[in-house]
Amino acid sequence: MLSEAVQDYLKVIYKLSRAPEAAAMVSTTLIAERMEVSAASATNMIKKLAELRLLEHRPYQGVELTPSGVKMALEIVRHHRLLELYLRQALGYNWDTVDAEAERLEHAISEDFEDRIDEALGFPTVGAHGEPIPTKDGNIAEPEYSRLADLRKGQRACIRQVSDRDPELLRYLDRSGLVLGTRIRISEKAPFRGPIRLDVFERGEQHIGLDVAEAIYVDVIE
Amino acid sequence: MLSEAVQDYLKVIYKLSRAPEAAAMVSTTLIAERMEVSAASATNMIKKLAELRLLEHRPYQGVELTPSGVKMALEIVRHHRLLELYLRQALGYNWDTVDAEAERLEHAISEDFEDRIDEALGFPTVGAHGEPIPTKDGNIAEPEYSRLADLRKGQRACIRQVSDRDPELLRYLDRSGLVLGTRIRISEKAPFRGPIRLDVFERGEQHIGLDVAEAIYVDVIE
DNA sequence: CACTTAATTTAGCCTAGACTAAATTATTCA
DNA sequence: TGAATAATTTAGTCTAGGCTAAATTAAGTG
Repeated sequence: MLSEAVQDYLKVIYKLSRAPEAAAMVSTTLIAERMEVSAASATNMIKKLAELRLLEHRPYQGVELTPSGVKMALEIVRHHRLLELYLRQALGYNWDTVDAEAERLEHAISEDFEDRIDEALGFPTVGAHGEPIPTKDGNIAEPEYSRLADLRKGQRACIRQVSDRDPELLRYLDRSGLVLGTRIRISEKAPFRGPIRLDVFERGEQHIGLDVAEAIYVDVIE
Repeated sequence: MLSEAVQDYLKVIYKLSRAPEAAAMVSTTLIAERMEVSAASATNMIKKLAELRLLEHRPYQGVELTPSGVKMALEIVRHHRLLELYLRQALGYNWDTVDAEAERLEHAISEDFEDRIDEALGFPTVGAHGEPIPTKDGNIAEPEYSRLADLRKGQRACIRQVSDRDPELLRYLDRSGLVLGTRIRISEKAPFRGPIRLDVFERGEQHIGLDVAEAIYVDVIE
């Protein structure tokens, strides 16, 4: 059984390697930042993970998960996303609070527990923020959403996923009606990274900043 | 926040001090046994807990929780018992498996989580094996049940609590219909710690050994 | 190309909580 | 009372995973 620390590093490295703007290898500094530890501590753990053949370490260059590292990471991500969704659906959590709670629970649950909440949720394929949930055998869908920020004036779209990085942002989206499944239309887009005006289906008009729009992923409606 | 290890020790010490045959002080060896660590490790932790004023340590004599130690222990016990019940009621666990799962989860849940499952369960007062659940402010009912083993021939009783120490025993009780709320009558009691014959309400007759009868607590029906 | 700076690694240290072996204390029994 | 035994504590190690300070490497600039 992998330690909690090892699991946390794997998850963080996996997410960093899959981020939209990610480079080929993930840097020590990035990992250290996300884990909120010193760079030296990150280096130590990287060496350990390399020993365990969970990643390849090119010194001074960065790190890349091996297939078995990816598999482990996906198991952890699966736990996390199922938990988040369960907290939301079964216990009434809001989507800005599920991450922190799932973060701690994910290390404590058994396979049996995972199976039971999976079933209780009806074998869901996406999580509380629209992220795909890896399957038990280590597959994960790679949806091709557009960033709301990249749409042009007049385009219509349906919100499919939001970044879960900032709980404050999630609360803001919730208040603004920008939740999963919401239909919107770009009614105005200011130049120079200016704000975007949206028609929110059945809710009227919203002005959002580009940072917000970059955290929202949508399906464009033709 | 107390570490997991500290929490586990507190819980074990609390339970040992409340056990039916418990002495005034709890011995190092007993603690070490229950924690499945060496006696030396237990001594170390005892010194730490004494530093923290969670217990009094009389060297070579034993250990007794202070009021604040008891309070902490009760919080942990509350978490544990609410979790066990939730696993049973909401996720369909059997009573022989809830302990192990709750054991790991109890360190991971927040106060918020506790409140939510408490509410989802309808603010229960007894756990999955009939144990009283401590209240949030640190009170615990001390029910006065009789041991089934102590009843005399002809007495009727209702099963109120069972020992959760041995999952195997719990499975046996389940198969035998000896669950919480079951009505029974002692139809025969063999001498010299011999077996007991029971009329189990709506289930016919059972013969159980005295060890089993000692793990079952009942309300006598006049 | 040499120099500066930023990123990374190394070296050495710390803490929690385990362990074993040895020393100490308590208890029991002749 | 004294010896044997059982329980407990002390002393000294170990491991995981943090940390800081110092050394090294890579990258960019005049």
